[in-house]
Parts: sequence; C-alpha cells; structure tokens
Amino acid sequence: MTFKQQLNDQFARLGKVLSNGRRLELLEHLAQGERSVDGLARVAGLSVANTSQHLQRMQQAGLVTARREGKQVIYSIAADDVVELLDVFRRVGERHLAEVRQMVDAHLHQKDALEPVSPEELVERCREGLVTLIDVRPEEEYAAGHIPGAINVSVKDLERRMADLDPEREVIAYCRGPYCTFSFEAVARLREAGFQTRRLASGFPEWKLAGLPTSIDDTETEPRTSRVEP
Amino acid sequence: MTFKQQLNDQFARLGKVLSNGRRLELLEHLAQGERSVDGLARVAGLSVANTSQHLQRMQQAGLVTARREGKQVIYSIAADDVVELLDVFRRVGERHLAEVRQMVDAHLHQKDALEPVSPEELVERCREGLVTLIDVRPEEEYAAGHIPGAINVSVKDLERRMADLDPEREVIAYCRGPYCTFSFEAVARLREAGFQTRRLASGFPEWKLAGLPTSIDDTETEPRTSRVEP
DNA sequence: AATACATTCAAATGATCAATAGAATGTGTG
DNA sequence: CACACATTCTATTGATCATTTGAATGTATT
Repeated sequence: MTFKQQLNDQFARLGKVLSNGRRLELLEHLAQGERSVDGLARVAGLSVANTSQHLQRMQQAGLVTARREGKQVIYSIAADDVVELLDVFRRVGERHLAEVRQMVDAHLHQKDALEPVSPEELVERCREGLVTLIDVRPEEEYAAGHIPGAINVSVKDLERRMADLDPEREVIAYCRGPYCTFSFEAVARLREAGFQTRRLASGFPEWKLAGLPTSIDDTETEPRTSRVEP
Repeated sequence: MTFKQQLNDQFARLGKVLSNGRRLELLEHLAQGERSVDGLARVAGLSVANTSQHLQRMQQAGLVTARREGKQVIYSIAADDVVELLDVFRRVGERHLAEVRQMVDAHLHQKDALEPVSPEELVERCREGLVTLIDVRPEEEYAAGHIPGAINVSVKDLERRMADLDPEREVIAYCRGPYCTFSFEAVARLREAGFQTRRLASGFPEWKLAGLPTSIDDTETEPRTSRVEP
C-alpha cells in the first residue's frame, strides 16, 4: 500500500459518509441551522438511535460539530465549505445522473415554467420594494436564520395566511434549497389562487454561503465583505 | 419512501462512487488527460479487470465517459465540474480529516517550508521571464496537456537533465495536483543540488479548471474568457 | 438522592461492495 | 478465416455498512 493509496483512502472516507441518502438529508437540514438530535430525527423521519449514529459518523469525518446544551446535544454544520461541497455535489449529480433529471422533471413538474429567480435579481427586486418575499420553511428554521425582509409563511399555514398577502405585488418564495419541494408547492398553490409568483432558484443555505445578508429574529447582520478563495 | 428520500438516495450514489480510494486515484489520473483502460491500470497499479469495473461504475454515475479507438477503450473525465468536485472534495477532506493532515504533514515533510507558488504569482513570474517552469509528470501526461512554456522533466529523468537547467534562474515545479508527490520530490532534489526551487500550490488539472491557458504539444490555446459562477 | 429525559452504546441481521480469477466478447491484423 | 489483443462479464469470497432493538450513560429537575 503506497502513500498515495493511503491518502486516497482517507479522502474516500468522505465519500463513504456522503454515500447515504439519509445522511445527505440530515446535512441539508443542518444547513438550515443547528438542531438537536431528536429535532433532526423528527424532521428526517428517522429513529433517534439511527439519527445519532449517522450524526456521529459525520462528526468523525469533520462535516458536523456537536455541543451539549442542557440535556440536549446540538449538532451543526462544521464549516461553510461543507455547504459548498453539498452544493457541488448536487450540481454534478443533477447534471450527470440521468435518474435524478428524470425524477426531478417528473415530480417538480414544469420546473422551467416556474421561472426561478436568481439571487441577484431578488436583491434588485427587493431594493425596488415591489415584491413580497416569503420563507416557506417551518418556523424553527426561519427563526434560525432567514433572508432580510422575508416573512415566514410555512407551507402548512399558506392557505390560512394567503389573505395577508398583497395581490398586487409579485410573491417570491424560497425554502431549503434547489431540491426542497416547499417552494414549488407554495408557488403552485399561490398561482392557483391568482398570485403572480416565482421561486428563488436556490435556498437559504446557498444564499448565506454566497455571503449575502441574513437576519436572525429580525436582527439584521452585515454581509461578509469578501469571499475567501482558498 | 418519500420523494425527498428517493432523490437523496440518487445523490448518495455519487457519494458511493467517490467512496473508494482506487476510484479517486483513477479520477486524479483522468484529470491529467484521457487514457486507455490498461494505461490506467498500469499507472494505478491495479489489475485490468478491476480497473475496468471501477471505470464502469464511474461511467454509470456520469463522472467519466468512454469511447472506442481501435481495439482500445479510451476513458476521460465527463465534464469540468467533476474536476471541481474532486477539488472541493479534497479541500474539505484536508481541512476536516485529522488523519489526512497528519499523513500529509508527516510525508510531505515541511510542506510550508517549500513555500508553494500561487497560480497568480506563477503567471506574473512567467511574464517577467525570470523562472524556469518544469512539468515533472510522466511524458504521456505532459503530452496530453501542460502549462505553456513548461518543459517536461519527469522525476525519473531529473538527475540526468538537471545539467540543462540554468542555475541562475529560479525553478518552479508542478505535477498532478496538491497531493501528488512528484513536485515535492523534485523540489527537494533540486534544492539539494543547489537550485532555488519552489512548487506550484496546485497541479495541472486545477490550472486548467481555472481557465488559464494550456498547451498541447506546443500548440498554445487561448484561455477561457471568463469563469462562470453558478 | 431519585426520577425523567436525551443521547449514546452494543449486538445482531440482512444487504451491498471490493477484489480476484477465469471465461467470454468484440475488434483489428495476418 | 483464424489469431492476438483489449476489454468486459460471471461467479465467488471476505469485508463493511444500515438499521433495529434494548440496555447504558449522562444531565437536569424534583
């Protein structure tokens, strides 16, 4: 076993950790913000023991970190580059895995017809003040961080709170990321109700990764001054 | 099994493909340029049958493509984003896998002492014409593509061809990438021989990915006009 | 100190995968 | 058409992993 082989085996460990759909799902949820073990287990629909084991594997690989808070253990993404990795991963996957394309096209019907909005365009539109920006993730994730100016209308509450939205303004919805179905669903339902609606092409983690400003409980933070290129 | 789970399972297939050290090594070699099955088997030190199977798995995942040429089958990287993926992968791995850090530090002794040169600095130095740039990869890989102005001095031939190098000019060496040991070895040996020498921080695939100019058999190509940020 | 709770550990089962060797396929050459 | 050659296929073995279950650990509360 040469040095080169040993080194590549180490990198392969990272691949092993990313080789399980449940773990990828947990990572996606963690990219929204930190969470406790049973919080994650609930949103991912897994047993607590199973979730714990997956989290430990990811911790060993350095993808997530854990800290104790009272009787709970709170996990979070270890660093920004993990979100970046997740992003490249899905980008390559989408482009190359025929099954993914097919599945995405079939399920997120007329993806192109929904005309996604780019982050740049969203910034522009928000500045103009002509759009209503809604965060359709669950309340907890909104509280852990969201795009400034966005109001939290989770998909569950959408029907109920639709009356609060101004029918004259375009509504832009965003959620967890490009493969989260919340914003697709929200756009579809709002359009049925007669709203002019589009969805943000990416989600909150991508927004944050790009160094754009975020808010936590209405306390706005400054955008990062510059992007570090390693 | 929900739609989200099925989708993540598809992405996990990508992880599975990247979860084997041998495959990562094959990908690294393919990032240098296209190669036949037994060519790859030889450089990676694997059996032909084994190499073939690994390549087929990667092809299924859309990471590499194959074409027939005479009685040989030539494999190559499917798209640039695969090199990018490999890059992020190793970057995250290096930062987070304690074992990797330790292994790299131990083996590539005094990594910092070798003061790697950034691509930007290299471009500048080349323009000034004050350095000798050497490509220390095997001849085949040099032929498949290299940095303009670089001369091919494979590590094997280094001792023999050292006399051809101008002792007054700084020598900068590059190889397959940040974890290829060729350039480390070359720098070490050249320093022993009294040359002022440094290594390029990355390798040829990273150079090409960044859109910097490359040559094939002394036919220089234009650099890409701009980098697309998704 | 005793209890309740969140998380982790340990063991067991079924499934998937890497690697090897030998046979089979398909392609160019004499 | 037969031969040599590169690659792929098939079958097998040993190893690793996901998941479940029940017990054990560690932390706060009463």
